[in-house]
Parts: sequence; C-alpha cells; structure tokens
Amino acid sequence: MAQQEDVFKKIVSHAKEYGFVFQSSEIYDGLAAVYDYGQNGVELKNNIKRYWWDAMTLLHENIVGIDSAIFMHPTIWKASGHVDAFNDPLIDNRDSKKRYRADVLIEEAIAKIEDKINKEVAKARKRFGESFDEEMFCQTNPRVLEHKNHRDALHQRYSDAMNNNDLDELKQIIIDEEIVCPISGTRNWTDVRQFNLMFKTEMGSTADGAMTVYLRPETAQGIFVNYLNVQKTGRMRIPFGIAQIGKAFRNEIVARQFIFRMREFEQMEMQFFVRPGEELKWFDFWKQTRLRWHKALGLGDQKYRYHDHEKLAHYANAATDIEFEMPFGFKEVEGIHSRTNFDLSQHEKFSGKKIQYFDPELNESYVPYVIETSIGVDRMFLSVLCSSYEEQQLEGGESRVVLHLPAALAPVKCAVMPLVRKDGLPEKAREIVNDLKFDFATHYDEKDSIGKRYRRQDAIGTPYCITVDHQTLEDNTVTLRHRDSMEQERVAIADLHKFIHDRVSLNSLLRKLS
RNA sequence: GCGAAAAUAGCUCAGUUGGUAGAGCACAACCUUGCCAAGGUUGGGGUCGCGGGUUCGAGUCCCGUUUUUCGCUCCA
Repeated sequence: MAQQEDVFKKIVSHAKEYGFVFQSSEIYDGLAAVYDYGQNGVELKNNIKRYWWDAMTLLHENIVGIDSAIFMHPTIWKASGHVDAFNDPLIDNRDSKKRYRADVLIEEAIAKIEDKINKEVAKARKRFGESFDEEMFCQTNPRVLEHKNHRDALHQRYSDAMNNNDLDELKQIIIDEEIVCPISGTRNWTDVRQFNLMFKTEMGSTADGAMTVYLRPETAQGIFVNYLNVQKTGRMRIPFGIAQIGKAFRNEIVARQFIFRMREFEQMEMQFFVRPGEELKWFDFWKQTRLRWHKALGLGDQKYRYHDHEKLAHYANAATDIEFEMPFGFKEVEGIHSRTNFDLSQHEKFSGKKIQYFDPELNESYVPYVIETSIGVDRMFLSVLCSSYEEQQLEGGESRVVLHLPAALAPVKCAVMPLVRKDGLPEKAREIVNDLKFDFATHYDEKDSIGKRYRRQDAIGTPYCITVDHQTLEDNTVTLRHRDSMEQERVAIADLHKFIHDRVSLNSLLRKLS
C-alpha cells in the first residue's frame, strides 16, 4: 500500500510535469481542492467526454442530449431535497476526533428507545404466550409507557430543533440524552455546526432585489426540469433517455485525493425514463451496458467491480456503483441509480405543473420512473491516467515512463519527426504533418536525439511516432514506431492515414459496444 | 473542520551547531552526431509557500497563515 501511494504521488507529479493537471491559482498559493487541466489534460478529458457522448447519443436512437444552465431556480433544490439533505448539522467528539451528524446521533438514540420497548414486548409475549394482547400491554405496562413518553418527547423536541434549524438545541439534546461517542465512549462534544454543501451566490445586481441562487450540486435536475420540453419537441416515446455533460459544485467538508474529490467537478449523466414497474429491468440493463463501456477501453477487466448499495438515498429503490481500482484502493467512478419517480413527482408538486407522459400503448398517463447513470469525468480521467502509467525497465539498464493510454483517448495521436535536422528531412516531415493534422492531433518535433523524442512522446501517451529518414526521400516510406512495444515497421506515406485512423479513432472503440 | 506530517529552480532533492543559495534532470541558443533519455560550449530560471517574531545576522529557531499528503465524514 505504501508503495502504491508512492506510485500515486509519482502520477500526480507526472500529471503536472507533462501538462495534464495543475493546481488552481498556483502562483497565489493555490485554491484548495480545485484543479486546472493543462494542454494535454484538456485533450484527454475531451476525448473521454466524446467517447461517452457518442456511446450515449449515437449508439442509442432513443437518447438525446441537452446542455442546461448551471444556475437554476432555487426552488428546484428544495424540490430535489438538496436544501435539506445538504445541510447536515455536524458535531465532533473531542476525544476520538470523530465527526458525526448530530441528527443521526439523535435518531439512533430514538431507535435505542424503540429497541427497549420491543424487548419489553418480546419478554411479555414469551411470558403470556397465546393469550398475549400487545396493544393492551403497551397501553398499560408502566415501563413501556415510560419509554414511549420519553421517545415521543424526544422526537418532538428533535423535530422542532431540526425545523427551526436550532443547532444549540440539537447539542442540548445530545447532552441531555447523555449520548456518548461510540468510539471513545465520552461525552466531550464540540458545538453543532452547519455545513452547507451547496455554493450560494446572488442573482440581481442590486442588493435589495437580489435572489439567492445556487451553483448546481448535480446536473441531473437540469434534465428533470427539461424532461417535458425534450419529450414533446423531440417526439420522444418511453423508454427514452436524456444525456448531459456539465460542471457541478459541492462545498465539500473534506475534498482531497487530487482530482478524485474536487469542489468543482464535471459529470456525465444520463437519465432514462421508463414505465413504472419496469425500472428494475432497465436498472439491470444499464448496469451491464455501462460496465461494457468501461471495459471496452481495455484498462483491465479485473480493475472494475460493482458495489451495490444497501443503504439507499431518499430517492432511490436500487443503486450500484461501478468502482475502479485506483492506487489508493477501489473507488467509485460511476453510480447507477433507480430514482423511482421521486424527482419528477417532486417537481410536479413544487411547480404545480403536470409532468406526466401519456403512454399510447397503455392508453394511460403516468409520471415516468427514472434510471440514472452518473459518471464523474474527473474520476474517469484519473482512472485512465493511473492505469496507463508505467515505469518500465528496459534492456541495458535503461528505463522509461510511458502512458499506455487507449489510443482513442490519447491527447496526441502521432508525432512526426525528421531523423536529422538537415538534408531536406524536416521539410519532408512538415509535408506529412500538413496532411495528417486535419484528421489527427499531430506533433512535430526536431529537437534532440531521436531516442529522447520517442521518450517525450511516451510520457504523454502518443501511440505512434513517424520518423522521416534518408530512405523516405527515395521511396516515400517512413518508420512507424509503436508506443507500447517500441517496435518499428516501414509504412508507405500513402498508407499512413488509413493505418492511423484504424487504430486511433473513436469508431473502433464504439464498434465494440454495439 | 479536527489530528499528524510536509513545503528550497519546471521536476527530484541536498543545504552541517543560525553566517549572503547548490546538484542532477529539464528548458533556450550554437557546434558535433544520428533509430530509443549522446557529447561539448554558453545562457535563462529561486526575495527558500506567505506574514510576523527572536537575533548583529534566519532556508535553518518560535508563532500565525496558506497549500499539499495521510486518518475521521460525505459523495460523482
């Protein structure tokens, strides 16, 4: 593990040194958990996005894309539950240094009282056997009544405190109930503090007329609120999907592990609308389909696994993660959720607009159920980068760092270089660049020895190097050098275009999927 | 946010008991060379993360702060 963390550090350094990822605002000491993509990073990231977008919108005729705004009406976040769910009251135990959600601690205390009641009932049932009247027992047994009163009073006090957002009262409840930290067993608590995970800003240029708006914490809601627009204008029939790629923002309490958890991040989401009752079938379909998309990249099938959720979010009735083996362990890259009709129903309720679909086959209207596939672009980027990175020992005691990027994702597809910088070789190489550059990201390099130039391209994952030598001038062939095997072959200039296209285009990846 | 560790050139790092900042690689120019990180000459680049303090003098000691890494929590 220590060794793997070492590798991770090297990958982070490599990402910076070769223009993939920079710390944001670095010359001003940086901005925590915000990163910028450099000249190679942006290309890799765009290629990942294109692979996803095409796999969604080109391969499925019932999926279309949208691009919704980052600003949305603030009521959307009340409807989605984010205003409540993203306002966790947190409390720290000073002895164990553990942090807890204050509301969860209190709910656990309530559950414990519930347990006590159940135990009393179970005990009594054992004693009285067949003739046991549970209702009567609960209404008369003094111990049960005491627990019940305690529970009801506590519950009332707790919901009042939550509704009034009274943090001091929450702490007082924890003190009064003598709730202890499960780890340290002590009652040495800090104050309860509120962490709002949504970024706020103001819309409207004058202070008094301003409205508080949020930077979206997920892109999904932009799809839900446009669901009817797309369905009607696109004449979409269920089942159908809407795909979107865009930035989202979360004011994470702890944001770390390089670009794995950032405050500003990018999501690729697809919401798939289905008939009620068919959602689990489609959930399964998208589970399979999405894993196939990942595996087609060839990063190694053993690096993926599903992680099915046992505890489900308030909106879901089934959920799984696709996890990828990063240097710091298996981590979630994509989530697939069966969101029921929660979101659309909520928007019906909060907007007062009817958001239903008339199903001509069933001849009835309903609020569709939704399967969501949601993948973090930055996490995908990190998984591609980490699994591609290799420090390779070569014969003769030499070594090289090479990125075995899937060719279709590589920032640069080929580099053209004259073997020497004279005898008309640079001119010939330029000719080749000027032909290839219209179709492929092509580099030209004449600096330093040929070996050094190969290594430079290896470091950014360029799959092919094309070297122009003296023979080229005679017979119009070039040396084509493969990144992974370092092998070379002789290829006619006239065949270059097809040769490269067959190996680096997204097409070849997409064809594996259909 | 709490606790621990770290921050010196683009990268990796050295810098002794406090005495005016170094190496390798990388970068730029030129010469030589030419199929897997070649050699030579020359050059550019650091107010040692930032701000205070102690001291005749701070990269070095003390305090604060920012960022990064690791653990706790949440998630894509």
